[in-house]
Amino acid sequence: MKITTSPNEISSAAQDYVKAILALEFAGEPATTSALAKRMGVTAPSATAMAKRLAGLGLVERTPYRGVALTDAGRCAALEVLRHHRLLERYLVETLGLSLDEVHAEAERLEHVLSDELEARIDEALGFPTHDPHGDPIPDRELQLTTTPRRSLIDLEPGERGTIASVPDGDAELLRYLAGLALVPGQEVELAALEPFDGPAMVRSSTGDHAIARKLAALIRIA
Amino acid sequence: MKITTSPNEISSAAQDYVKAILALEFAGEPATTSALAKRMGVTAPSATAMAKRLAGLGLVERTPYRGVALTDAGRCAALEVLRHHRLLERYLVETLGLSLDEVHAEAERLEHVLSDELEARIDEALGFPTHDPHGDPIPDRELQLTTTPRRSLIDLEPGERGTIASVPDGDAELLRYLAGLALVPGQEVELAALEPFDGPAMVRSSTGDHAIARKLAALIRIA
DNA sequence: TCTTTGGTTTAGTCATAGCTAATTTCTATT
DNA sequence: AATAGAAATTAGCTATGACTAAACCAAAGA
Repeated sequence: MKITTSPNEISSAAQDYVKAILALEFAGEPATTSALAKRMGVTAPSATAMAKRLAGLGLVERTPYRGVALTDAGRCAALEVLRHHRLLERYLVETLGLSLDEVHAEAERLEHVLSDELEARIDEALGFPTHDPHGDPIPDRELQLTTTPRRSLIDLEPGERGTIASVPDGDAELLRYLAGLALVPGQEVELAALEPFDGPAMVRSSTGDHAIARKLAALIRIA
Repeated sequence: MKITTSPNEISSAAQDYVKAILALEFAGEPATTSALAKRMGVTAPSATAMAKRLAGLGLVERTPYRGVALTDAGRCAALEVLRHHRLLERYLVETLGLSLDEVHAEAERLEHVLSDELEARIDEALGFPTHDPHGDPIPDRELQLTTTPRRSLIDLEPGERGTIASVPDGDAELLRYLAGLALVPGQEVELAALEPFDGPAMVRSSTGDHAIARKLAALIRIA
């Protein structure tokens, strides 16, 4: 049975793994077996086995006991999946009005069965969008990913204002919480204060003042 | 790895099989091993194996050497897939302007990863459509399928006019041919004549007169 | 009734992708 | 330098779903 979709003929599972490896690279963490296993919700031996398969496909460079690194082909495959994911998120939000916390899970399943043709049609219909609804950049047709270096909300000077550029993707609970505080891309915010003794960040949004964890504030990017 | 999507937890492959069995039932053909194998593009032993699996899942009643028949559960599963397929076709045509010949293949892949939630959202966004772009009925939320008995184009009296209700789904080449003759759902047509000696059907559409095979005319339904 | 033949099923493989249990390797600490 | 503990790997199993080759039924014709 074929589950694959891209011309490259790489399985859904393999796509998910390269995506996870890319995410680890973005996070600056080494793509070790255990890190991969954790991200994929799989046991270590399963991750080892897949790492070997990916190496066999030429998608990663594998050093036993050392982890894996994406090859150019692997990075392309991962960026392709990322492009699918983010385009789909945008598409679902625009055409169905899905909320920020719902889109991720849907796109997660659709991303593997999106043909190049349909990808292009969606891209066009949306006017070649550059960012997904969470504010993350969408790789372009050439898989070029433009990552604008941005400050976190936590890096604002107390009293400084800014516009939210992005919020973290993937955690629906968290996104519902943030939406409840009007902390979503496009919204104006002010870092009112950083409470002392490692206290929370006081954030002023259109709905008032809110105390949120510093760690969370660090995940919110400012334009 | 999970490929399944519905709460029932039935695999993409199983979904495709029950869909094929339903199609055979609609066509009035018995769902024998070879018929199934042919429709699925698979060898007979593969079809036998899947028939057993489906029986194990309670989706079909299997009589060895006799073929299979859908149980109520199996029919529901199949109708659910059909609903996904036809809703998606409608969705893609409305939001992206895909053409009749393109949608089928896309929906074919997407139908297996559509969540109930997303299905409901699409249904709502489209205004609870009753028919897909080819004119085939979409099972409703209760999986009720309203099949209006319709005459074929071939059954019109020579000189009689009518509006095309549906054209066959699935064959992209054919659909491009029909679209080129303006023989698509909603279009007015007249059966100008049936050429003698088993000759073609002369069909008058908005683009003029066209000679098409009788077999093909029999597949075009009139409202 | 017997036999032929086509359709069906069994038997045995393969690939993917997951698992547990056992083993091996690396690393950090004594 | 030796060794304990964490991380990684191997070994061996499971399930799905496809395949070929071989065996087996069943409906029809002699």
